[in-house]
Amino acid sequence: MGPAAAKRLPGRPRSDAVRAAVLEAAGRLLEEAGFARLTMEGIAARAGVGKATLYRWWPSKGAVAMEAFLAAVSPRLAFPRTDSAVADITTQMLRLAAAYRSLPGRLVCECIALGQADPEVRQAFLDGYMTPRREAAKEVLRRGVAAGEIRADVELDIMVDALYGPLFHRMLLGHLPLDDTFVRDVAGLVFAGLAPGRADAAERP
Amino acid sequence: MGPAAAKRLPGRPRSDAVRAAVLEAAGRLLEEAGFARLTMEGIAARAGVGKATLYRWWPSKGAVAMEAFLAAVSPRLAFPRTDSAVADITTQMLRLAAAYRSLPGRLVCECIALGQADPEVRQAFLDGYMTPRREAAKEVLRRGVAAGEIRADVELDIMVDALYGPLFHRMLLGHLPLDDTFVRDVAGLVFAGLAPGRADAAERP
Amino acid sequence: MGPAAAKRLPGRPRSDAVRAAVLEAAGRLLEEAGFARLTMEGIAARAGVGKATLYRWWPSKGAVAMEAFLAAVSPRLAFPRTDSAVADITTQMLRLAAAYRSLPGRLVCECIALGQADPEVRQAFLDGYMTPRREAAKEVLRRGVAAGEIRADVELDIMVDALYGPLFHRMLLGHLPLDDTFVRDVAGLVFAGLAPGRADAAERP
Amino acid sequence: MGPAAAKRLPGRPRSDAVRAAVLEAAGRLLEEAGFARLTMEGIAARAGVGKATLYRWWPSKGAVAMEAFLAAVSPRLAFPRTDSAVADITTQMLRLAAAYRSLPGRLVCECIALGQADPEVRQAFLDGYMTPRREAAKEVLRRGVAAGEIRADVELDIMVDALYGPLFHRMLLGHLPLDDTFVRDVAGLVFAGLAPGRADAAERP
DNA sequence: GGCTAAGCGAGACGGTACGTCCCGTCTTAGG
DNA sequence: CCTAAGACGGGACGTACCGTCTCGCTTAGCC
Repeated sequence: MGPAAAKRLPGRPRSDAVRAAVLEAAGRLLEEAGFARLTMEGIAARAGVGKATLYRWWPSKGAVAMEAFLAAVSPRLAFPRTDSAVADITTQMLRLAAAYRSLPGRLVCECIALGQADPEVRQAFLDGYMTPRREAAKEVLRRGVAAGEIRADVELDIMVDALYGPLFHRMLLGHLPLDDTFVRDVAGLVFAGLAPGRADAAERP
Repeated sequence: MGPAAAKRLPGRPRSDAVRAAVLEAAGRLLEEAGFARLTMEGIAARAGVGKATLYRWWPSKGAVAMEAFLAAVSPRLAFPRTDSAVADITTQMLRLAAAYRSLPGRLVCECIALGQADPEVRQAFLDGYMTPRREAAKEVLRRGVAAGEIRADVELDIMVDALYGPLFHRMLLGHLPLDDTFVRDVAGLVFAGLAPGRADAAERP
Repeated sequence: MGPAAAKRLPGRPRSDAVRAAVLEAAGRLLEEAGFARLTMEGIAARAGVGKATLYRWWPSKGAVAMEAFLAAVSPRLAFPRTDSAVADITTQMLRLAAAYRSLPGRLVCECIALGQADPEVRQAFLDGYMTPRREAAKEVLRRGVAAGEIRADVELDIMVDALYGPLFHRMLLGHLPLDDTFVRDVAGLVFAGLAPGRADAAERP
Repeated sequence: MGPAAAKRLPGRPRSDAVRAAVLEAAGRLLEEAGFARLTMEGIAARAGVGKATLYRWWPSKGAVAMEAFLAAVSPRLAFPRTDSAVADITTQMLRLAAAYRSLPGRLVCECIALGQADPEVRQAFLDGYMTPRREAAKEVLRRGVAAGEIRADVELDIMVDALYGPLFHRMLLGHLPLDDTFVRDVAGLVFAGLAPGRADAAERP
């Protein structure tokens, strides 16, 4: 069997138009009312689709919402690229904070909230949203390490969490504003800790 | 007005037994099934209380859940106190991570998730849980600043977010384990950045 | 304790207005569209009632329909009363046939059809509709027996089935019209068989 | 045009195996669960047939059920034949009652119930089941009339309804048992009314 | 001690959304 | 053109909770 084995199942094939209509409808409703007011019936009605069709392809409204979210946001992944990885990350963090200050931030927050109750939704969010963005950031950081801007003895995942964790924290808790000063201070602080020649202080405080 | 102003309303006074029974019931149900499966009817039934009584004193199930959560966790606020503020914070972060690895962590996550949909719940969580803990941490950090362990030119709130944000991030996303190594590395990294004499590098990377 | 013991159950008492509204709505819908197009949702909507309330008090739409039918038709039970029981029964059979030629007949047919699938509905129809009418007919027949018009050696229930069975048969099957000639012929035939002094011929033909 | 005109339509011819499988499946399901739980999807699945095929050849599930019923019961039409038409009819009524006391009776009842909501089903039942059996009974009664056993001035259809109507009545209503005593009493009663020389009493009671 | 007023349990009520089942139609590929 | 498979829009099902509303009964302070 070649690469096209098991090509055709019997019966009418799944309609892509339906998939698109559902994600489109769910996306709009999510923007309009948030996840709490999202209903499977509402999605079905807006998409002009039977409820059974919804449940045929998505196990829960969380799954629809997550897929709609991912379909809406996936293409954007731009990092700037200058000589300084530190500057590139900082710039991107500022852009991210700017974006998260309005609707996309609310959606990301709701996705994370959603994942607390449903492990599959959480995984889908990680795979479809967080992981690619983390990988992109790690790539930049790797450049910084190679260029000697950043210490080589800290795991990249820890750098990413240290840099971005505080942003998500403020966004999710809302205890203090997610403004540029905050972003710059966090970046400054962490990159100071990541500067080469500080390993002694860093490892055993 | 004296201290006893508006003291006695006519009619039967509110029963504290009811309040206690409700919070107890809600707490247990929260532990057993999580917020998603918590219902007002379930709380009422478990507490042996009329639904109307619930709605008389709490506006929503989020409010009951938050109050039950706060009643269950509030008393614990211990920080160690040694000569080193850096060590004290690090030790407390390790304890926190240990606690958050099981049920309390799940509850905190659900509270944060809950707050995404309901500003009042978010505020109650901040006031009743996060703010006191942040203040305690800031007090320790202030000691460190006074002792010259920690730079004086970074806002305490930013330190707190930089230290604890990554922990919450891992807990909420679950992309990587919240283990002691991670906690130590984050603390080391941030405290390295907070070490005095690095202001130049930190502020403008 | 007197006969009114266990008088008050706790909780809000059942609303009779609801019961009345439901039966009224079900009755109208039954007239308009027949049982096949009757739906619980339709009844609830028309009655301005929640579906849960419907299911709280009636186990199925058959039960609602039957109760609505009985509420609508129950009060009518008139038999004429002359010197001749045979004439009285015949007159009543003619009236019944006349009534059954239009809507009430269709409703009775649907009730009987309904009972084929649901024993409780069948029993409710028997108790609420058929049995009282059969008893009334048997009372008249008893008068006829006492007056010597009718043989005493045949069970009253058999007389009733012999007289009315053919009417229901034509109504349910619709193979031939339920007209006055038919009714008169059946009555004539059966009452001829019921005339005293024919016991020999009747019992062993 | 010869006898083979319009013989071959283009395309694949209708499969008789499909028809048989459908009626077989519908018959079994009808026996197992009754008409109320019969579904087109169930028939299709059990018969290994596409739903579209079902709808191509039968307009409704009532139609399938009726055809399945007729296919299952049609061949039996035996009346005994002795010198006495009255005895023959009575014997056959006893056999019929015996048969109707179990599954065939339930099926006939469901067919009649089914016909209340669907005129085409009713007509199919009359044409395929009732009318042939009535004609057979009328033939026997005609013999009785010719032999002088039975009055000649009563329509045969009325005799049939008077004899069989009460049986169906008891079967459909279930108010009293359909036992041999009942059958014999009804037959005796009606045949007494049908005995020659009683025209006076019968026609004007 | 009786009165007034609220708290309280119970649970009925009008609703909304759930997730399932089946309807009758359609779109595939294959015979 | 028939067929099996099965996706599709639609609609009703029966259930679970929502938040509100009556009930009868406490449980208090005040006259």
